[in-house]
Amino acid sequence: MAKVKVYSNITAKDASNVIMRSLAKGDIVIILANCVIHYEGRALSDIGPGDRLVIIKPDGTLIIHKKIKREPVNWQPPGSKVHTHEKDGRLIIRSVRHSPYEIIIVECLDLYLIVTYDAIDPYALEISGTERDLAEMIYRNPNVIEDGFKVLKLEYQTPFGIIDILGEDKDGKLVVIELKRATAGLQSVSQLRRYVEAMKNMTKKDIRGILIAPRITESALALVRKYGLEYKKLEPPKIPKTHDGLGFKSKKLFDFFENSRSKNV
Amino acid sequence: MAKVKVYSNITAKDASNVIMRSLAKGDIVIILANCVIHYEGRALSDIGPGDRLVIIKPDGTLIIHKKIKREPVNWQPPGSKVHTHEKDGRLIIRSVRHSPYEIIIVECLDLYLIVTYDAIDPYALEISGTERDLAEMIYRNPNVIEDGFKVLKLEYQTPFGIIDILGEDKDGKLVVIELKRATAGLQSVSQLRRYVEAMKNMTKKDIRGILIAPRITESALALVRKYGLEYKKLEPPKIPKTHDGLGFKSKKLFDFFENSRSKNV
DNA sequence: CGCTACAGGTCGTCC
DNA sequence: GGACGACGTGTAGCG
Repeated sequence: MAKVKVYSNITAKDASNVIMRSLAKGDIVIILANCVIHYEGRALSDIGPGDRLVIIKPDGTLIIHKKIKREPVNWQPPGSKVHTHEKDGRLIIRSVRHSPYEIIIVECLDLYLIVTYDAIDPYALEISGTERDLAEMIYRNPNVIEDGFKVLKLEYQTPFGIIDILGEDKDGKLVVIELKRATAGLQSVSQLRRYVEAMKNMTKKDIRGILIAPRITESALALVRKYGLEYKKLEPPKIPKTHDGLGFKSKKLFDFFENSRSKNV
Repeated sequence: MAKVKVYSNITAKDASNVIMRSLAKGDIVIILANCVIHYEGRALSDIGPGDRLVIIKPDGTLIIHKKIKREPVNWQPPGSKVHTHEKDGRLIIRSVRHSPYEIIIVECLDLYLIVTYDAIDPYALEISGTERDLAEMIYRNPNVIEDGFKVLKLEYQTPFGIIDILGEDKDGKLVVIELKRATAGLQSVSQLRRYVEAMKNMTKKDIRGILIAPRITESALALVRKYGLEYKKLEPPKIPKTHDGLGFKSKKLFDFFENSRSKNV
């Protein structure tokens, strides 16, 4: 079987058959067509006729692109059920999602091309420079926060949110740390404040809160000071991961934390 | 000129020429290939060989899809500069973004198909059920908030963020309203609190804060009460917009507000 | 399945 | 260009 098949000058009826069969086989289906699109679900949208690129993945994903922008004009997430049929000589693509109920109806006024693609893609993306990488760096060397800092718990759950790092300073005072991989804004400060308040409520002690980020906006820094919090500049490390066969990220460090889980602080 | 052209069994050299020429013409280019991808910029990523779908749009957008998921495995936003070339008989796609500097290098180990697409797509998406629709509904009928409620200002800027709706209740007390089109969570409450505190600071008066959303999580509601805020259940309306020629959303109502702008409350 | 927070988020808007 | 917040955000992780 060929990896790629191309169908041009195809009837709506044949197109429908090709699409349903290819998806059942596990192919990606690519459709170039002039179409109108109706969407109804969390919101409601319509768009008039235009030439668009329709992608249907074997996991149920539906993506419809205009000729500009990174974001699709309409879509359906993985797990959606797609069905095609012919109506008045036109190809209709219908995709339904449950929970929440959402439906897309694509009516193809002009069908330019259909391509089916038997893609094999075993590797996973290896990415570095995330918030997790920043957390791992701090775990390995807590001194990057400040001299004598100790990590007590990663992802500590409070009634009002999850603290990135709960630790204590050299004087044994509790420290709540909020990490940002990029610029920290007002929202990051509000988040940290919420956790600090939660911990104060629970422990009835004074708590330090430190916002860690490579940059912070002016007003966010002003708010940090207003709330009596602290800011420390720190960059997430970008280190190429070693490919371990199929590219699954090592979770050894965090697995260790999973096994030593404790709510006691 | 045909709207769609398909190239199979093409050399890397020819592929490179076709791609560059088609993009210059304003076409969308679709590439089916086995490739490895390197990305470096805000983060850093690599992925080993696999069959992927590469889309290059004439606005500079680059999108690379695996066979599952709605999100691309790698991408470059509009405005990026793409360049292709042949190296050791392989097609190399290189896309560079400035500010922030980011680069993607796609090395095609096996080139299955190239499609160029001269798409014409004049219509814009008409969408309803957004937060703005909720705001418009409240502006038209402030009583949906509560009896005697008056809107003073939409998008009121404080030093620590932008209030969705600033209004006053029947007793003339200032009311800060935060809108959510879907479920309100802890973050929404923190946001509202931040605005209320900002207004208290500025006016030295007591201020009411109301979170408006169709639903709220349990802990968010608990936090609303802890902070002395209020929650009111309200759904954003979903009304099909009338197509006004090219589908641009009417901004009449908000334009009115633009012209009556004032910082005085 | 609900809740929480991250994301190379992207995108629009205002300053 | 930076800051701010919405988004049909999507996605992962955890209870």
